[in-house]
Formats: sequence, structure tokens, C-alpha cells
Amino acid sequence: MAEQRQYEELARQLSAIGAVKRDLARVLPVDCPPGAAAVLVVLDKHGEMRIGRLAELLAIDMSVTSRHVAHGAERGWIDRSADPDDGRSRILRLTRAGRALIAELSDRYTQALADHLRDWSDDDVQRLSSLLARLRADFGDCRATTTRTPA
Amino acid sequence: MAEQRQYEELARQLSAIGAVKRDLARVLPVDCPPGAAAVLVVLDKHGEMRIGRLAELLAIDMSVTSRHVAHGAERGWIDRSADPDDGRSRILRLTRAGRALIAELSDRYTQALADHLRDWSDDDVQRLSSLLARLRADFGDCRATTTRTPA
DNA sequence: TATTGTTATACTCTATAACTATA
DNA sequence: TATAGTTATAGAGTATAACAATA
Repeated sequence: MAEQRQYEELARQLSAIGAVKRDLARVLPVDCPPGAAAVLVVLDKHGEMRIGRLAELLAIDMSVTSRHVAHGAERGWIDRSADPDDGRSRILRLTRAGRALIAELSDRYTQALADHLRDWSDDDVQRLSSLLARLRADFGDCRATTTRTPA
Repeated sequence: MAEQRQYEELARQLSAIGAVKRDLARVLPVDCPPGAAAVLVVLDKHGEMRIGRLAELLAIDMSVTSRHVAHGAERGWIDRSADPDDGRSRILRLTRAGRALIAELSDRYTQALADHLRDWSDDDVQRLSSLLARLRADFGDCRATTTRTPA
């Protein structure tokens, strides 16, 4: 169990990490905002799925996910075919164009990270990824157990 | 120098970390949005300063910083007094109320992190903070060297 | 009646550009 | 003329709530 000071420092670092994400987002093509790119990344890694599961993996609301997917579908990156098992759902799949795009995005992300993290060892990159994954898992567990309090 | 796979994984984790930040933000009082809270945190840690430096530390544009500060000043958390050395600037300081608020926020952040990271060792918390700080530093170095390309 | 998605609305964050005041 | 800060505008992300269709 860590001290208060360490938690405060972690909170500060998390709050500041947005700048890195914004920098990274600059490698994206203009018609592919970060939200839409995140959808492609997950579909590429995990394969076809319904939108509910996609929202779960992205850890954002289904309504938001729906809009990101619509964006990608309109541009021909994502195919939404009927779900034979449930008429309410559709199965999301990357199209050929979608796979080409995500390959391109992946290259650009990698290039940008490789440029900036030139001095990082394999282990450091690995360690950061692991810690972030763990952080996310340990928060996701008890989602929505806290509420904003009045001033 | 890490492999492409590792960079892709890191990019994924960074993209997903927003959910944790949103969870954490729920502990904030309703009239103190995350941006305003971040300003208080920095003023508390680094002491009085001008808005230009504040923007630098927050890694966001001065125009945005200005609005967050105005929010805090309107609520009596931040005092903006004239800068004796430069008539264009003002010196930002936490008021007594501001110090009370940031103490409260710090407690709440700490509590939330302690709840969720119950199983984390001191070292893990420390390591994550350090890696995030380093990530931020290595990106901040070459800000604005990349540009969004057309589709 | 409950669940899966979609859409409408509203809020926060951010950057760019135009503008004011001072150096 | 250049710099510090403010304000207006626009774009992106998010959640909540209302709604449609199906289970």
C-alpha cells in the first residue's frame, strides 16, 4: 500500500498524459479521428464482434461506440452485417479497406513511438504497457461505484 | 529499440487509459471540472506563477489554461494579482479557499486510487509514475514536429 | 418486460485565430 | 514589432436519456 504522496504523483501523471495522446493522434489521417481509429484497432486485434462487446473493450459507452462505428462504416472501413442469432444486433467486421487503413495507422503509430522512445529499452516499453493494462483492469472492476459529490 | 508489436500494444494502452481518468474524475465536486482541478494541482505543487508557465507545465495551450484559471478565479480559489515586473502578466496564487479545496481533492484522489490499487506495491506505483513522466518528457521534447496528413 | 442499438442533447476538453495591452 | 494573455469559434470526446426494434 503506497503513501499519499505517491498516489498524488500518479494522479498528476495520469492527468498530464493527455498531451502524449494528442501528440500521437497527430499521425492520424484527417478523416479518421482518434475515436474511429480506436475502433479499428480493437476490431483488428480481436476480430469481428457486436457493438456491445466493442464498447466494453473500449471502455466507453455504447452510444459513443455506435457513433464511431457509424463513422467508419460510412467510409467503408467497417462492414455491419446482420447477426443471424439476434435480430437486434449486427456483426462488425473490418473491410479490405479497413484492414489496409489499420495497417497504415499501425505503421504510423509505431513510427511515432519509435521516434520519441528511441532511448527506451524493450523492457521499459513492455513494463509501461503492462502497468497501464493492470491499472485499467483494476479500475474497470468497480466501474460506477463512485459518484460525483456536490460542492 | 522495441519491436513493432510492443509499440502497437503501448499505443492501445494509452488510448484506453482515458477510462481510468474518467473514473478518477468522478471524485471531483460538480463545480470543479477536471481541467480546473489540474490547475489547482499544479499551483499547489509548484507555487505561484504566471499563466504562461502554468500552460507549459500542464502541456496545454495558454488559451485553454486561461479559461481554467478564470473558472477558479471566479470561484475564489485563485488570486490573480498584478505582476510588478510585467504589466501584461498576472501572478497566480491559490487562495485560502483554493488551498482547502486542493487538500480535499488530493484526499479524494488518494482515496480513489488507494481503493482501486489495493494490491499494488509501493514500487509498482512508483514505477508507473516514473515511466509516465518519462514518456511525457520524451514526447514533449519534439512537440509539433509532426503534422496530420491528408487521407 | 428486458435487452441491443441508435439518436438527440448537453458538457468538457482542446487548438487556432483574432484581439487587447504592454514590452 | 514582439510578447502575454483573453476571448470567440469550431472540432472531438464523452455520458445520459429517450426511442426503436427484437428477444
